[in-house]
Amino acid sequence: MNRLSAHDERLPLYQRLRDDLLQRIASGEWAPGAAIPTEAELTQAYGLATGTVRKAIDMLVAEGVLVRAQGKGTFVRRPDFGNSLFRFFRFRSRAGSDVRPSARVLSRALRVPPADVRQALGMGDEAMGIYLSRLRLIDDQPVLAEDIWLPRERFEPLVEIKLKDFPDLLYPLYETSCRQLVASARERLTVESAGKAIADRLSLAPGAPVIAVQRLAFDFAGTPVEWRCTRGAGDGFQYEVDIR
Amino acid sequence: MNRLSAHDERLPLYQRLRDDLLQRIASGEWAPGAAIPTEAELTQAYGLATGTVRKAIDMLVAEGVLVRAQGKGTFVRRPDFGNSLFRFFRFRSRAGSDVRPSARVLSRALRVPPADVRQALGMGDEAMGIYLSRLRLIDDQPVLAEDIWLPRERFEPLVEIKLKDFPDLLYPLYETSCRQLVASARERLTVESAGKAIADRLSLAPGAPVIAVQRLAFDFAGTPVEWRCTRGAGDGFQYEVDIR
DNA sequence: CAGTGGTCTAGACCACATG
DNA sequence: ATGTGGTCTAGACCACTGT
Repeated sequence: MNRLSAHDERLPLYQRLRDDLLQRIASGEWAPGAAIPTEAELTQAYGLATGTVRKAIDMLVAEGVLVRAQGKGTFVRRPDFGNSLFRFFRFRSRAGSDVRPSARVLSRALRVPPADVRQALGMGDEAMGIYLSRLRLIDDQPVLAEDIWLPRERFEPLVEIKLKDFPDLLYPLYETSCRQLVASARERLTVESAGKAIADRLSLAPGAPVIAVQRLAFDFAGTPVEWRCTRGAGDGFQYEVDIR
Repeated sequence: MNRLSAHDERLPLYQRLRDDLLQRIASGEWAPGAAIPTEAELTQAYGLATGTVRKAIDMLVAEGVLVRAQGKGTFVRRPDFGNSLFRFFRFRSRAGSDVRPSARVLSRALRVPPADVRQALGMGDEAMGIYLSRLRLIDDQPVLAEDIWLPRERFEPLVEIKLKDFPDLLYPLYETSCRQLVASARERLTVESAGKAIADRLSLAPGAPVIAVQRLAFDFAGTPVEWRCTRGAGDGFQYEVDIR
């Protein structure tokens, strides 16, 4: 006898357990960084064999939702925004180590987003969005220009924050102020020639190669929560992938 | 009692079995597309439990080395060079479907490769390489320029082939002529402005944005076998990734 | 039908982390 | 010493494929 919701009897038990655990994580029952019940407790609670429970957890580990720690437990993964969601642009200090640029919010607006953004975020035709224009700098030199759209409904608290009080990293702010967790993202990379507006913002020669990274960020449930487009000089840009 | 080579007693059995299977695949005992022994046969031959054998196979499936087919067997994966190793540049015909450009080998040379290529390929300071300069075209318009380096030792048969007889896809040729299998690759992407040489080869304006993809291809054993740099117009270039 | 991989069980024992 | 995840066993039964 098990206690899995019967949302689809045909699915394997480990699959249904995985879905159930993911739903409980998405619902906030276990916060990022917190431990989920032990394998023994889960086998008890759901009335399954250890191998089945392990397989469900294996899947969530492979998906990057959970992390195991031998002898300690299994934990909801806290995405590290320092690197994993910041892959495309890398900057190095003069010393050679990686550097994270600081950020400055230039402006904020409340508007209905353009059609492509509304569609990407699954927003209705008249739903309000929050727009942020941001600059990222190293040693006070602008290196990246960002356009960000958020659905107002989920991010209302951001309307009140003073522009100068926005931190360098937005995702932790989303988490603490709006209880919105970014769990994954999809990025699309293209090359442009700098138009006048971008050339001005990034102190580039007009026509210089520019990399544009368009990112759609999702929560644990797979709902898109943020649309973002980041532009930077193509110069010095580098990206690496492994293919199998 | 099992029959695993004792190359490291401390490793888990499934790990050692995985290594052993991979070694047998790399040695050519089972060609790409061929079936490996059934799970039952492997449990017998190695004297292991089914779960342990399954875990070893699971790993190789996750690594893209094997594919399972329920009711049929488990097979050595034949990489499809049509898409998986050809991710960065996408071209669309006027009709809208994806198009694979044709290829023309412009020149071939036998030389000691530059130091960075030698190092990437793990070649000695005086080891000979085969250099190929290739152009890829759509409707007879050049769209990509490729520089390719191969260790001569492994690819001797290519020295004899007439330039006009090189096929569009090199990896199947490597497999049939030189028995060199490409199993995975690492690509590094950067942006350049077109210099005169590249601008000429690709019919671009000098200074136009160019994407350079530097690829290092590996066989099943993880040995680098090919170094390649592909350049194309930044215009219309697009790349998409999912991040977790 | 026989043979394959896919799912699942009910444990035992080991390695690691912590008090 | 206790509790955690990690490894491994020796099966049973199911679902799919091809004869």
